[in-house]
Amino acid sequence: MAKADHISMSVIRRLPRYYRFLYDLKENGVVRISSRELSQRMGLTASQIRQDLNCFGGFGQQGYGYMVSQLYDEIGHILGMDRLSDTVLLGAGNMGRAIANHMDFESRGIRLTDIFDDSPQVIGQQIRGLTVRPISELETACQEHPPQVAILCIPKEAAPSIVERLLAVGVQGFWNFSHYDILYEHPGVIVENVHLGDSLMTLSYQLKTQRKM
Amino acid sequence: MAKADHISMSVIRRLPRYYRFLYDLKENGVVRISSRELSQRMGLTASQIRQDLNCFGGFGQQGYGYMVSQLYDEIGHILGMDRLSDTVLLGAGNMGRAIANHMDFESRGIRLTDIFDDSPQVIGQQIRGLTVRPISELETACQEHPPQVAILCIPKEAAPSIVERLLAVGVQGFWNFSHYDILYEHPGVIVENVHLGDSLMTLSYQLKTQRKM
DNA sequence: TAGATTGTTAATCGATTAACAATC
DNA sequence: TAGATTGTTAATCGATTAACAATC
Repeated sequence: MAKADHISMSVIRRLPRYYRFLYDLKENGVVRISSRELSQRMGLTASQIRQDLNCFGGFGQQGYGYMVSQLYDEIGHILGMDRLSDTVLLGAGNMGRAIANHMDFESRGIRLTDIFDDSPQVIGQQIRGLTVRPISELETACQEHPPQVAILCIPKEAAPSIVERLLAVGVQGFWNFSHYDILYEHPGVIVENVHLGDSLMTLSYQLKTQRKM
Repeated sequence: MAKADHISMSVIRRLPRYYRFLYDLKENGVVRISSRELSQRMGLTASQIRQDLNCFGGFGQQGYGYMVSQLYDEIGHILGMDRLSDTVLLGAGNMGRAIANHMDFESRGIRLTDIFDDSPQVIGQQIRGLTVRPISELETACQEHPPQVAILCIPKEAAPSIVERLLAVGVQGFWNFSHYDILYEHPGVIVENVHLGDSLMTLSYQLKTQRKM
């Protein structure tokens, strides 16, 4: 029943992974699991799992372990998966289209409501059942249907001004694939910078370093 | 001149971000920068920047700061950007195509040499100047031209067996977009798991938590 | 020289791991 | 009851920040 008032980012970033592993266990008909067995499957320590879960409450049973299905639901609830945030996608180039088509938004708390782009070749196209609209219509569209989240798949140069416009229409969260770092602290605005290029570069670094040993 | 024998992952993950900021400064004609000014632009402490850089060597000059262009080159060298790793892409669906078209591989130490897919509709298509080949040709293709890195944009179910086949042909690094967690420690094999879904879920969590305050 | 800013050591803070009493 | 495993506190480890002497 211990509930920390502030949960560290390290813990939060592990939650979706627990959620995935528990889903698989559930699918495979596993009813109960101990922190020790889960830790072995996930490559963590049992201690860390118990510590993490106890940030939110005592979901286990001493001497027995955790009910897979119940724990799965609890984590889903903690992550807010039982509620959808209306979301607009900015930029329908390669990356924007891939994200729109590839992501399972609804099971991750996101409802995609509109897609915007600048380029005449793309405007009017259908992506995942949505018609791509010109960015000039952003404000009117968002007045009808105010989004909580914006996904940015736009060029770096375009990002600062688009971010301003999105903040003006009340967007509270950004999932940012652009090469522009959103950092200024508009209080209460959440930013998740993805930076795939950075991820690839750390792989290159590790590869290079590995080879020397 | 201090050189740590082992660099922590926290430091490594910050390097590409330094690299990007330094590139921009260089582009804007900034010649010299102090750790203090850079820290303000990046939203870090000056102490952390000096600490990070000194893992690799003393690149600054006391009383003066750092030469932007020189520091940029040094970090590029540390990250191994002056050498390309031959790389194959597995899976040319939405995500695979987007990654292939969108990423600036060469400036991140990667040379894309082959693209493989299973689906007859996709095989034979041209993506970024490469013809998509059937996965059955993986072994023969890799014998001619052994890749160091594999990018996985394939379904979860397909991942385990493909990973085995790639390890067998000598792949040393995986950039993994599949929902399958590669964790087993084949010694010397580097894995960079991306998990975009996890990133989106942490955004949902933070949004939900934010709202309560 | 005086002023500025690094490189580096020391202090603090936070996250992970270990240990164990509580309890199913 | 005895055995197992949690919840939770304490110990350890690592990362960040602060401080300052070295030096350009």
